[in-house]
Amino acid sequence: MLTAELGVTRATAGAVAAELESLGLITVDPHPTAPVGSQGRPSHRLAVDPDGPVVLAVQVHSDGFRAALVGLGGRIVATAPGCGTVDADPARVLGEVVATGAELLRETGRRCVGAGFAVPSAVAEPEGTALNPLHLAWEAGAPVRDIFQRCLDEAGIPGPSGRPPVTAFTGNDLNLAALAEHRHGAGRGARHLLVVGTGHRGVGGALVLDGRLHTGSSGLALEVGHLTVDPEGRPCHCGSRGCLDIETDPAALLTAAGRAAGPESSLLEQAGELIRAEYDSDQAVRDATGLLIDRLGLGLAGLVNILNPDRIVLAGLHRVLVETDGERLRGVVADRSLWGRSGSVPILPGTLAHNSLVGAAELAWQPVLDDPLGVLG
Amino acid sequence: MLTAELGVTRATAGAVAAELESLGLITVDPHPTAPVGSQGRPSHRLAVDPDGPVVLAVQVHSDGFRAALVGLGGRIVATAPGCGTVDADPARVLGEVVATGAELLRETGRRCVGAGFAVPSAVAEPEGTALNPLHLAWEAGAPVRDIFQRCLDEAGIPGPSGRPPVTAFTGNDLNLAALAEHRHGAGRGARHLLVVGTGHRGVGGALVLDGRLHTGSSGLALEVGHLTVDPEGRPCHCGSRGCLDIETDPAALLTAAGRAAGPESSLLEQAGELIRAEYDSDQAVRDATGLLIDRLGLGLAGLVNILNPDRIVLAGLHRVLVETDGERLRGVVADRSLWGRSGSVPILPGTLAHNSLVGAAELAWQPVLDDPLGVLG
DNA sequence: CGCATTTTGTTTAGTGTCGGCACAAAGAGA
DNA sequence: TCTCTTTGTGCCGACACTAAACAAAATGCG
Repeated sequence: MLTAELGVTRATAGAVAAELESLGLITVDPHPTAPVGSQGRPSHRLAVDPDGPVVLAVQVHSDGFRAALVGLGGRIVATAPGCGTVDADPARVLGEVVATGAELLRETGRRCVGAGFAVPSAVAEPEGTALNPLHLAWEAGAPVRDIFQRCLDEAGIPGPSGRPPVTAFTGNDLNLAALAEHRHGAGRGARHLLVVGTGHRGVGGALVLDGRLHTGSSGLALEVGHLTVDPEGRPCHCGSRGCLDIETDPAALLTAAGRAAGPESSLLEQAGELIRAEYDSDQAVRDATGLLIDRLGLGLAGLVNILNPDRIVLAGLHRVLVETDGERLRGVVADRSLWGRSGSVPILPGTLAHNSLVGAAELAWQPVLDDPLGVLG
Repeated sequence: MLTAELGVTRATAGAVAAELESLGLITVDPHPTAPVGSQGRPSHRLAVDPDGPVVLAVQVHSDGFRAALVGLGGRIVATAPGCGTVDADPARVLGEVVATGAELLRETGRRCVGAGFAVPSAVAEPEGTALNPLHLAWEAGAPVRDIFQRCLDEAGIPGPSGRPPVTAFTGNDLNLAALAEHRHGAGRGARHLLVVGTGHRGVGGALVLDGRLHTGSSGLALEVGHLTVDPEGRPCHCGSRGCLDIETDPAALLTAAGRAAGPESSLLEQAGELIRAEYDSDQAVRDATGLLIDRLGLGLAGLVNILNPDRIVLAGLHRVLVETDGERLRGVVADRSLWGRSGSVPILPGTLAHNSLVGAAELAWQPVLDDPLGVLG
C-alpha cells in the first residue's frame, strides 16, 4: 500500500492496519474495485469505517445550540440543532445539549468514545473555565469543562471501554475551527497555520503548530483583537484605540457602510449578506469593504511579523473579505510585513461548514489517535 | 541516583550513564565526597566532563568578533576576542573568526563536535541567509551558514568522528540568547519563554516553546519591533508610527533624556550607563526611563495577548529597565493584557553573560543531545 | 567490631516494537 | 500459461526498556 511510504515498513503498516480494523476504526478492502497502481498486486484499500465509533461534538451560541456525532476523519454522522433561548445557567443548557446528543446516540446506535464542546469564549487551561462567555450571559470563569463532564456522567453515556463515562474536552470555538481547518479544510498540510476570524462581535485568532493547537501557557494565546490597526481609530475598551477588534468586525463594516446594525446575534450574517448582495452595485459598500480589508491587512501583517506562519485561513466576516478582494488583502499584508518573503504567505478563506463542531470532535478524537489501543479495546 | 526518578529505571539510567561516560561527555564519580542522601549506598555523582569535547561558538558585531569553546552545559572553556573593523566581506571576516577558533582548539587540544554562529541579523530558514546584517555592512541575503561551513572546512577542523568536518549552525543572536537563557539562565524551566531585548538599535524578540526555539516557518518569527506602543509616536520606516523599535531602544532613551547620542556601536552601553549612573540623581533620566518602561510594557502586553508565555526575560537595555523599576513594568503589562492571569506573567532580567555565544553553542550541541551515539562514537 | 537496615548500582531474564528478509498472493502483460 | 511487478504476511533478530533479584556501600545500633 502507498501508506507504507511514510517511514514505516509494510510489515508494521499491516500490523497497525489489522489493529485498527480489529478496533472497528477502519475497514480494509483487500479487493478494491479501482486499483490505484497500474501493475503488481493491488494495495488493500483502507478507509475510515463509516459504521465505526463516533464522538459527541456540541456547540452553544446565543440563540441555540447544536449537537453532532462525528466520525473519525471529521465526517458528521448525525446532527441536531436546538433552537430557543440559552439561559444563564450553563449546567441547564449543557444538560439539554447533552440530552440531545444522547438521543442521537440512541437513534444511531453508535458507540461514543469522547465528547468535545466548542465554547464561544476564551477558555483557561488547564481548568477549562470560560473567561468571557458574555454572549451567553454565563458568569465569567464558569467551569464549563467540569459542568460538561458532569452532564455527560449524568446522561449515562457509556465510554469507550463500556463502563467509564466518556471524557469531556473543551476549547474555544475559533481554536477548534482552526484545528478543523488544519485537519480537513483549507489549512491541510500547513506546518504553522494562523487562523483569524470574527463572530458577531470582535476578532479572534488561533494557531496550529505542527498539527497541534497552540493555546499558550494558560489557554489565552492568540487574543489578537487588540492589535492597533488605525492609530486614529475609535477608542477601545482595552484602553487603546483603533483595535483590530472594533475596526474589522461585522459592526464596523455596517458602520463604515452607513447601515444600521440589526440584532446582535445576526450581525455576522447581516454584514456578509451586505457585501455579497451590494458590493458590486453600491460604492459605499465597496469603500467600507476596502477599508476593512486594509485594516485587516495591517493586523495580519503584524501577526505575520510575530508568528511567521506558512498559511493564513480566514473565518467569519474575514473569510468574506478575502473572498471579495483577496488581491488587495494580500497586497497590504505583503507591503506591511517586514520581509517580502514572510509577507507572501498564502491567505485563504476557510472551507468547512460547522468547523467548530468538527474541531471539538478532533479534540475528543485525539486520545484515540495518540493511543488507539489504550483508549479502546 | 536521584536522576533515576525522571521516568526511567535505575538499570536504564546506569546504561545511559555508562554510554555517555564512554563517549567522554560526562564523568562518573562512584565515591562522591559529599553524599546527598543521608542513608544507604550513596549515588554516583554524574558531572559534565570538564575535559570533554567542545563546540566552537562565534559571534560578530560591528567592531569586532568573539570566538569561544563551549562545553556541554554551557560552560565557556576558552574565549578569544577579536577587535578591529569588520569589513564588508563575510567570507573574510568569518575566515578570521574561524582561524581564531582553530587556534583555541589547538591550544587547548579539545575535540570539536560542532560549530555555531550568532548572527546579528534575521536569519532565513532553511537557507541560513542573513536578511539584514546592516550593522556589519554585509549584503542583505548573504548565505552566512554556507560561508561559515566553508570556512570551517578550509580551516581543517576535524569533526566529531575524526574525518568529516564539523557541521555549521547559524541563528539570530537574540534567538540564541533566548535559547541560552532557557537552558542555563533566567528562563530555566519555562515552557513558553518569551525573550525581548535591544541591541544598539531596534528591538528583537524570541520564543522558546517546550525547550525548542520557535522561529516560524521561515525563521522570521518574533519580529516584534513594529508593534504600536504610541499611536502619536514618531513615524517609523515601516510606514506606521510609534513602533516599539524606535520608542524603546537605546537611542530613544537618550533622546527622551535630552542627551546626545554617541557612536552607533556603543549606544547600548551609553544608555545603560546613563540609567545606572544618573537615575537616582537626575529627574530627566527618571522620566525618560519611566516613559520607556511604559511603552515597553505596552509592547509586552501586546505580545502576552498573542503568545501567552509563562515567563518573560528581558535583554539589552530592556534588562536594565526591568532591573530599574520592575514593579512599574509589571504593572503596565498586567493593566494592558486582557486577562489578569496572563498579565501576571513573571518578567525577569536576563542573567547570562555572552548569552548569544552560549546559545550558538547550544545549537551546535543539539545533535549530540538528540543522539549522542549517532554523532560521536 | 559485627550486624541489620537502607539505598543504590548491576546483572539477568523477559517483553514489546520494529526493521529485514523471504515467501506467498494478486494482478498486468506477453 | 508464464513471467514480471508489486504488495501483504510470517518469521527472525536487533534494540530498548522494565522488572526482579542480587551485590555493594554507606548509616546506625548493640
